[in-house]
Amino acid sequence: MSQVDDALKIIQQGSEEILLLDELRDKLKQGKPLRIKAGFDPTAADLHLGHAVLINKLKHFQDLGHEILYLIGDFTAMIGDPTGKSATRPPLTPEAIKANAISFKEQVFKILDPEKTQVLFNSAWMGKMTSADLIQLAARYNVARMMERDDFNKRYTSGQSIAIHEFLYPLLQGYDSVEIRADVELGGTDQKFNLLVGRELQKQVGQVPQVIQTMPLLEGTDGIQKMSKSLNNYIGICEPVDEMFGKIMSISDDLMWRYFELLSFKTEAQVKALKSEVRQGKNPRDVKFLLGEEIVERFHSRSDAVRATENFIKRFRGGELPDDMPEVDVSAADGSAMVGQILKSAGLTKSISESTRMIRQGAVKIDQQKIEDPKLLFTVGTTHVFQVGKRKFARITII
RNA sequence: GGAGGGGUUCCCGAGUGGUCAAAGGGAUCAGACUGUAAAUCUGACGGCUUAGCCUUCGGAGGUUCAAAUCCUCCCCCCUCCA
Repeated sequence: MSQVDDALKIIQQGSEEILLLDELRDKLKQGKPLRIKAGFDPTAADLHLGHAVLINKLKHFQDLGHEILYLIGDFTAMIGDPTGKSATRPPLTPEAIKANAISFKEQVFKILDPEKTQVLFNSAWMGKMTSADLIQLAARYNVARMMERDDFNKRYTSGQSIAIHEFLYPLLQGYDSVEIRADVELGGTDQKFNLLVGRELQKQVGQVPQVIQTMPLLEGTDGIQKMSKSLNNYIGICEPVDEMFGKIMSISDDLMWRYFELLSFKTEAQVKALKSEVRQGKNPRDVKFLLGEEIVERFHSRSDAVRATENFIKRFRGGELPDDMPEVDVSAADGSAMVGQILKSAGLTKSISESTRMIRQGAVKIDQQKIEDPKLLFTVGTTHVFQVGKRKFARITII
């Protein structure tokens, strides 16, 4: 009895909503390992900290002895993007999906125990579905129910288009639950509707409906919108050490607490203690160091975390150049090359025009010296450290 | 099938023949200030061999000295009617 309550406590930690809690309690009481489902669409190659929130929760379940069903929506991804607001994305090739799926798998095992995790691909059963099957599935739900979904509703009332296949998405996702007989499905709060469809479909075929658990959405580095690759406000879990640490350091102080809450394995009491230290005058930056170190350690290593902190302090407090910067060769056609071209070729700027702009704005340094002349020439055989803004560096040799 | 509205630079959105590389806002980037934080202020924000030139306003043609703006056809989206 108390064992169940203890488990529930861990499960509820940081979670937004569990429907229905009583059902979950009943399932736990049976003492069998539960089948915990979480799905991910391999539309991008990398997982980020937003995914990590969910995966951390899976980890909790795993540690409690439950069975993790890590579902990769390779079939769904093949159809294309259902959330139609952004321009139609070129449909992913099966090869790209496969590659993404593989890297997902590797990345998720930075948190989960590979021995105890089942990785499933929904193409395994979706691929076999006939059009007749699909129609039958579609017949099990109706438009009015679909329109209850907030984003559909908003789009409809504001006169934006909704493609028919977008209605299919919740159904397919729900059907996954039927197929794998999920006891619990985890998702972000924005997934609530889809998760509920799963319950509905399971009931219709006589399964005990899954409990659904939603996790809060992690805000991206901008502090406002949810972390996502397309908004370019994400911190990837496979990013290089310094990059990852730097991005964490650049989030606002307010957001830092949110990250502690959703990403850190520190206890509530520990976080509370940190908060009160800050209130008493401790520099929030130093607390952010702890956050950065914890996260870098989780996805890289302890020594990387320490090194990242040291680098950071050296570079930004001491104004030193970073230890490891890209070494780039830029070829000059006729014995010498102009700065603008060099910066572009080295990838520090997107175009020569941008180089020129950056120079005019005083953002370009060569060997730590600010330059002002966009026409500065560099001859073949010379090597200098080029810097654009605060973050972009390269040691460039003209060849 | 019919009627009407609409597609503008990353996003939203102004612009109805020249003064438009296109107002304004957002995002982004840079500079100042800092703790490479946030907030704030300033600036930039298509490309280039940069006092100039070239390519952009759903697509293809056309009218004109001159088109994002006018005409024709096509594609796509929305609303109402059937």
